[in-house]
Amino acid sequence: MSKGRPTIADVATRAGVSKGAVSFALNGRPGLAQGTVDRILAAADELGWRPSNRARSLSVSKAFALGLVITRDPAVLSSDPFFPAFIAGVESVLAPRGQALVLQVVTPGEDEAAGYRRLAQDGRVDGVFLSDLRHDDPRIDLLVELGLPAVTLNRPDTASPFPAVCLDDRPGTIAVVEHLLQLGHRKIAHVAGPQAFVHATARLTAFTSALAAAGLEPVAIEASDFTAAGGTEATKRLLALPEPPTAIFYANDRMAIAGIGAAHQAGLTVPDDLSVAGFDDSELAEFVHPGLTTVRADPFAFGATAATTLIQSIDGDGDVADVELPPAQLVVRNSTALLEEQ
Amino acid sequence: MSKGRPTIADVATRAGVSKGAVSFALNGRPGLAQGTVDRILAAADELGWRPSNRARSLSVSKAFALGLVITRDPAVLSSDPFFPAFIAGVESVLAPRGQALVLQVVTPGEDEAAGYRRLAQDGRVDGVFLSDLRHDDPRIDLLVELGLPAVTLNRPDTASPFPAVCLDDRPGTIAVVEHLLQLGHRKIAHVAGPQAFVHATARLTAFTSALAAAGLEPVAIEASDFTAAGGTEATKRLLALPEPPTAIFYANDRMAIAGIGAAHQAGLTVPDDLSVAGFDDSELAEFVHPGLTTVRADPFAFGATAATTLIQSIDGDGDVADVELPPAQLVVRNSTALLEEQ
DNA sequence: GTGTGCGATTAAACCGGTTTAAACACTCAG
DNA sequence: CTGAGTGTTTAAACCGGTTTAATCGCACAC
Repeated sequence: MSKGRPTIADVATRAGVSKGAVSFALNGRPGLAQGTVDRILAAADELGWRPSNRARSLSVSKAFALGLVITRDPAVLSSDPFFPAFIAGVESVLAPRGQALVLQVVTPGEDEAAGYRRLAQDGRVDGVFLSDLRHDDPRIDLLVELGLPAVTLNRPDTASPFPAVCLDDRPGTIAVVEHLLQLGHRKIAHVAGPQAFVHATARLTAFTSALAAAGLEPVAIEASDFTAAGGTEATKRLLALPEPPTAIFYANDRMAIAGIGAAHQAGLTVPDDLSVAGFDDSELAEFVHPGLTTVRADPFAFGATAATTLIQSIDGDGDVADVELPPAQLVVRNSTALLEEQ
Repeated sequence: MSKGRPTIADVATRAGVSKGAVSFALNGRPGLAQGTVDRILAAADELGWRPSNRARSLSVSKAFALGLVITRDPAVLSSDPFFPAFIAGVESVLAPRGQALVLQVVTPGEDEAAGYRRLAQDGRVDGVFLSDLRHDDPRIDLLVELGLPAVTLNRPDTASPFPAVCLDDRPGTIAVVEHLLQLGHRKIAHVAGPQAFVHATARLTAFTSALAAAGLEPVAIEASDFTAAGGTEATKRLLALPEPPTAIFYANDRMAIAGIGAAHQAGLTVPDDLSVAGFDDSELAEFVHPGLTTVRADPFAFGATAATTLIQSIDGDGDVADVELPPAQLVVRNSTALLEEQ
């Protein structure tokens, strides 16, 4: 009778061999006669047997799963274009390998370390993605202490035992600045993300150095937080300046789109009175009015690459090399225009 | 010496009892003397012992995890405001209970059923969330066949063995229509989502019946796909109509925001020439220009409720009752205005 | 004819918990 | 003094795989 799922023992009796032989055949271990292997595989097939992940997990001490801890306010997370695509990219690598992705969302106020601790102590995952990397990120030491393999998204500033998968934000940022300069803008401001994040500072420093290369200084730098509300506030402050910018480069699209709204609210027209550029090329960038000039990264590829790198670093013995992804590309739309002489 | 993590055997020898006793003490089983329980718990504490999830999973045949399969194109998923907040809500329930969330992203073209099959056959999860519920959703039969508990997000039209957690879209939709009517609009169109989804048809039918209650008919219904690109296209078609609408209700914010862009592109001003309303109250809705009138749901609460319901249905013996969430609320902003007489 | 070597196979231990049935200690009634 | 009854505790089986050490069969050399 069908007494639940078939086990390895069922396959063994059916094929007339021992449990161990079935295990060998399944895992392609040498030492079995080809005929026996075929017979076992056939028996397994007929029974529709698939090895139990739980049993395998216990005996080989692996979870066959990777973990992602997202430290983000739910409301803010909702409109983050990065993670969903990143996760899809991770999945594209994990699914064919029979691995799973375990997610953990932590609200910024809570104990972020607890998230990683739980993942590690429960043995839920074999490794984790370290996203939203910060300067002197305390999570690196934490993971070392927990003995949990990891891959960092972007390169930490201190030496790290983990491989890094990097997407250089500088070329895209520089392209934006050069684009604005070509349009005649000289008074350019930047609305930055929280400087604790390495990608936020990367964009900021690339911005200032690109301006410096043209012998210019930023008219203003507004510290913000990557949210639409933050973008609105920062924009208001910039427009209230005695000498307001003629162009603003935002560290992400959300702030940029909110910035366009704030500019309109202030009676300005984009791009006639103010040029605006963002970063991410999120879905809406193309469809808002005016179409947003921005920088297109590839979070899907980011996720896929990070997953393969992490798996290598878990399975492989030797050290895994860092990976550099192709840089993000400038996408010019209608939110940036020639500076009109006044 | 520290030979890896302590096991239940270590705790047992330390407390001077058997493995079984430790297990009893941990799980609060009756039959142990109080003193013994205290001694065991103390020993466990000193050793910093936490029971291995893997071992527990194997012996009790539970995964202590729930699954979510998202069938969505990565590019589209990126700007979906629902899932991130929903997931955060799920986590808020799972984390304190020591449960985990296993995610699976399936590209629409791929075999969606395979996603659920893998989750079930690998024994990764104890139950799944059935999101983006469709009419005559084939996944219900699939899950029955797989013997995997589930909770449906929204109520299926055919009888289902699974509890449903529902968020009624009709009150919010009706509120939008009444709001537009009060503003004097009579020529109102709807840009709908794919009618395979129950929430898409719910919004559409509520829209038409609310109009019918006022003795009106929709000036047009445009079938679309919840994407910004789709919203743009639908809007263009509506504005090209011989008798174009004076107000458009979109089935989600993304299409609405794209619709505002398309209207501007066509030389119209929102809300002067065209009123626009969306659905979701995504983060950007408040900050685009003009601020988007929309309907605010609470995906975080949705996730939290769905998780508790699913856990109940897994643990509990009896049937679990369906849950009805408080309906979404109309949020009036500046994208809707009094119809100007021409 | 015996020993050696090798490929194929298996029995049994192991991973770290849970659970069942049996054993144990102790009290109290007959 | 015996036996039943009660409250504690434990030994051992079990979950379903992997892995190691031992065994088996057989050809071959000496």
